[in-house]
Amino acid sequence: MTAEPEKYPLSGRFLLGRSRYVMSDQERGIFEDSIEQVEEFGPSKTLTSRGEICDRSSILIAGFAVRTIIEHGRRQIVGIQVPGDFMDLHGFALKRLDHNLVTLGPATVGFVSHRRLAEIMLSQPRLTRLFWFSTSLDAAIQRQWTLKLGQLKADRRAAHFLAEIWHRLDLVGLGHRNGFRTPLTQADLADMCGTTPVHMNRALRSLSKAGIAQFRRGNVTVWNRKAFEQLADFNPAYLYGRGELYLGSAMAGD
Amino acid sequence: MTAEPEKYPLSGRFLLGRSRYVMSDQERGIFEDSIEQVEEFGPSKTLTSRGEICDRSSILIAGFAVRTIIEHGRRQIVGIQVPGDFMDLHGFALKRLDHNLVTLGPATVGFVSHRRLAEIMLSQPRLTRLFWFSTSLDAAIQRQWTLKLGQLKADRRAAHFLAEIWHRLDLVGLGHRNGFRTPLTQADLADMCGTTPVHMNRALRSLSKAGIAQFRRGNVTVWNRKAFEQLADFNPAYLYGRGELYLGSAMAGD
DNA sequence: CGTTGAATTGACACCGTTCAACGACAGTGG
DNA sequence: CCACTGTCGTTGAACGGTGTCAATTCAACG
Repeated sequence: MTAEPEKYPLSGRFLLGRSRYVMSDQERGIFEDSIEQVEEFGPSKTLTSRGEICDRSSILIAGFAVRTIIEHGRRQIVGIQVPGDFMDLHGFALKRLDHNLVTLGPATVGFVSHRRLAEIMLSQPRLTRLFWFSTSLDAAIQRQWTLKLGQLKADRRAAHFLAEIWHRLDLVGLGHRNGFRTPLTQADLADMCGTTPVHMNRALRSLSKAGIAQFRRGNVTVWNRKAFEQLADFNPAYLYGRGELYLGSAMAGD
Repeated sequence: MTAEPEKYPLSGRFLLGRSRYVMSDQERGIFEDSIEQVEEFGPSKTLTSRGEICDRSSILIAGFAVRTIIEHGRRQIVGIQVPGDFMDLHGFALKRLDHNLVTLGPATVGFVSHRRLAEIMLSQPRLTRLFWFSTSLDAAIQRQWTLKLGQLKADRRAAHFLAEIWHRLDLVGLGHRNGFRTPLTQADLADMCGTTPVHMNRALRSLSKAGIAQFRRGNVTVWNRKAFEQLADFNPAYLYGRGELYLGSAMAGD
């Protein structure tokens, strides 16, 4: 395991495991220094609200957060963030976000002002490109969510989202062998999968009855990872770690 | 209507209607000159395949294209492109795409090499930011697809996607009063909505029986736009034209 | 006028929603 | 230590949305 998180406690997990774009020490140093403020939040703290003007972006240092959109009283989770995610970097370009950003459990968050990002854009083209890559990666994940919501039934959707979270934790050095722990509830999972808590409960039950995985108050235990990922139709390529879409560690300049 | 498309026949519709970032004449000129090659394609021409290394990005000048992902023989349409869309700009960062890019009907496409884009990144920070905005906008659209797939039933999903396409055509100056024309089939719509052609047929039938809109071989006629967009749960804010999320035409620098 | 792809229809099984109620568990304060 | 409390999870039954298979009609075009 790489030592980035120890050397750079705030930014060390950013793009970790995404070998496409390895960050130089100098770049990590610049990024680390750009994090002007760090705060700890409790559960369900809204970091950014839909429509609010934002003049800084936030990186998740520890914990989990979700992107939510609420319409007609119904909440949809359109994204989940794990440590190392530069969560609302796209706010730098969009200025107002179309969704909310909410902590799930307790979370530590670092902030970078858009003024600072604008400076980086002028002086650090390679770092800029890394940032751009990061938002493109988020978009690739979003496409995958679209795909899975379109194609899978509720039980396999749930398996997919859980498999993704697990893999993303792996990438940033936070994975465990037999599963992982999140502050997710079954109701949260339902809001990710676009189904109801009742049905999500039955879906999870079918996973455990099949001897594949168990979900208990946020504790995910996977008994058979292969069967689990197969059922989930999970292929990690879209996360752009090492794999099919991997290209090598050089900056593929052109 | 703005005259951009006449002055800049290749790039003139790029970000048109997105007043957040108005492009200067100089910037449009640079972009227009960067389009080194223009080609016309017939229907169902694959422009880029999943996993293929790409060293150029393509802008849609005329016609329609879709992003597709095929898994286990089933096709999901994860995005649709209208004229003016810089379709695989994210390929500049990702280098290999996780999806295919396919023309729908006949289409005219312009190509910009990644070498050229890398030069622009070094010399044109503002234009770079416009490009970044463009990919962030794609991501916002993708989030909306996630949302609607999660929350709506098939008939309303279809209405939403059609409402979106109509509005995007409006933004780039290609809208009509009572509807629009696309090369979409009911089967394509089904692949967007994550349902079957049979069910999509019934969903569209229910729209026309309700006196709201009609879909006939790609010809969309909307009898009651207000009822249509209400049924679709369509709020164009996420397209970042003028509206709730709009901020003004100045480059919000920081 | 026959061919082809697209759209349409019916019957039936299954997935998912809804409503309503109950059970399990962790944290709190007496 | 126990009772209380609220959140989370679990269950059943009725109903409506969606998938599937198979057959048919329709529109466009050479």
